[in-house]
Amino acid sequence: MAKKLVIVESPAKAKTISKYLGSDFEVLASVGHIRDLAEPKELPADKKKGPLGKFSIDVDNDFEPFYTISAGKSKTVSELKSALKGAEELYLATDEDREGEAIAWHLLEVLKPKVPVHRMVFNEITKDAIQEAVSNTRSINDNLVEAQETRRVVDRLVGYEISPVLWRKINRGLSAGRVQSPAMRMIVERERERMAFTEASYSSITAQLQEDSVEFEAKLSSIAGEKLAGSKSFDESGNLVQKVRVLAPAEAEALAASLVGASLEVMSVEAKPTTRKPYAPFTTSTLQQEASRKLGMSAKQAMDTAQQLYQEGYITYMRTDSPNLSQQAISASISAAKELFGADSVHDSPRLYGAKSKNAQEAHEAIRPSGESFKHPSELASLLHGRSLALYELIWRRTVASQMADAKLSTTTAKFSITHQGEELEFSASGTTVLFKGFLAAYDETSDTKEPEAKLPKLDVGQKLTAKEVLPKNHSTQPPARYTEASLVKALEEQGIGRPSTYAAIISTIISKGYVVKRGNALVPEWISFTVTRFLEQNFGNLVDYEFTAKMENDLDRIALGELDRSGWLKNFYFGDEGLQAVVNSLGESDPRAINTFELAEGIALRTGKFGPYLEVMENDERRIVNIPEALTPDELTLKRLRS
DNA sequence: CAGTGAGCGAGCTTCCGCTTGACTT
Repeated sequence: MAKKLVIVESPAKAKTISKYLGSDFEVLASVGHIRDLAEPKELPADKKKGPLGKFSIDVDNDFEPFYTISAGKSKTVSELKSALKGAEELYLATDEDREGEAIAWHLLEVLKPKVPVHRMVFNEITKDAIQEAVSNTRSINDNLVEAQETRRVVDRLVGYEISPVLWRKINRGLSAGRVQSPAMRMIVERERERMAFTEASYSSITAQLQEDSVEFEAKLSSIAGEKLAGSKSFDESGNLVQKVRVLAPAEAEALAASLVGASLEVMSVEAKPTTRKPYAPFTTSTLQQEASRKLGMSAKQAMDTAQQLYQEGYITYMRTDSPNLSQQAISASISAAKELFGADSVHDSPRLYGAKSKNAQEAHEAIRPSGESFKHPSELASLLHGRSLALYELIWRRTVASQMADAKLSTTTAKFSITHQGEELEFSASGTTVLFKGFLAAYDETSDTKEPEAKLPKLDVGQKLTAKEVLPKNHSTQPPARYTEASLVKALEEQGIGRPSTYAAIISTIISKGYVVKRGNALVPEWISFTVTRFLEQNFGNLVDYEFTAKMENDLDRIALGELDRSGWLKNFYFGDEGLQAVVNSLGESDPRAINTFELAEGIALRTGKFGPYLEVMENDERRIVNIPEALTPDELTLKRLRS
């Protein structure tokens, strides 16, 4: 009979840990949070009318929260309660981060244990680490719990204070939040840049050369000492930002034609050695990015597939912000690399990686194959298939590569010259060769890009080559690309907005609220998000500021250290002179027409009314209403406008 | 008398982060 009850967050983790602890211990899972702020509409009738009614937080009484057992969690809670009845000790082994500490505290509050309680923490799941953790327990860190509660309260205050403002001023059902609103704003800002972008055109000339049966291309780089324009020569308004020569299409065509059969002399050949380091092992964010780039998976698909691999015991936990590997994982990577790629493929000392995100909490390891020695993907070919196998292999490769040697490359640049029609023309060609593969043997970044890296033949200064073919090409500068799921997750992580468990959910939120649509891989803002973003920028600049979360995190850290007081901080945030409540109260009457109107161009305004978007066009002092299909997106409308 | 309309009150929408498994497509 088990005498000691251990509670962790994840059932899969419970199963593993149970093996390491023996029959004295019963290991159960809380399955995430068990309690949360009540929904105001579900408050008991007497509380609904009182100060709790708006937020389930008593803002006048030190922001005292009103918690309830989360929907669907009463069964888990009663199972935990009955397990506790037979136990002599309780170990709270939730994750060692802010949320985990809070879960432990909520468990205490709900279970009210009468036996000794220990807070047990570990950040890798190995027999040694677990046994060490069970004999080195501490007590709950109340400051850390307060920091979590502050985070939770801020999110409720922001979301439930500002969303109703949007209902009143713009349209029913809209939402705003600390995380979703900056995410939406990023997408809107990118679209604004695209709408304002003016393309510039320029032409280039490429000569096809051959030596030693190696064909390669050389590009015209300058004419009479003047450099030719490239994509970086123009700004977003299409203006030149460098002193360069811009070839017009006709000019390029004539010049190219006259160069066919010309003889180019090699002026210089320079080889530059470069090294490349392997990438850090996967975190949630980088896994989502690479699963998208290499396997074409959405953030949700990547997470669902990883979850399945985790639950079946193939990989470690998939929601993590730490790229750190345990000692055991480092050894496993090194031995896999040595066995498959040779002893010299391994870096001479273990490589350590630190989190790059400023708000990382690092409660878990990096995402890697589980176990003390990694199963090669081919061993799992009969057990896994399709997406699962592909994702496992990606994780396996990334992990093994992270302990391998730098790749050594050499980039050779050759310059050619010719005097043509009285002017000195310079061409240049470059090629890269891999001198030593190193980690590239396991994780080749370039293998999936379409064009293989160009190679150059051996060339000597003074040597002359004949241009067999000379081709002109017209180019135009491109507006900044729209965010994809993967690039948005990357940007959010860089700003410290959102957490590994929510990256995929943030995207679903702004899509399901109708703010953003996915077209192919691109995230495209709907008109309503222009309106909402502009409104938030004007009235709640603080909230949509990308720095907001980072600043909040800073203060939460100080609360966790006991340097700052929870209720004082919240009081200032909500009741301060420039606090949330003051801002909302000072909004006053605003012209709903103005808020809903987005000036597209002189005399053409877009309005996002309750019945969908439409255009108001002023023609000869007459107002004309033009309905537009809701599916239409900003850039399409711009094009359409130009056509009509 | 029947139809209209002003005025009022009630109910609905909403946040982020931690988990999995039960749903539907």
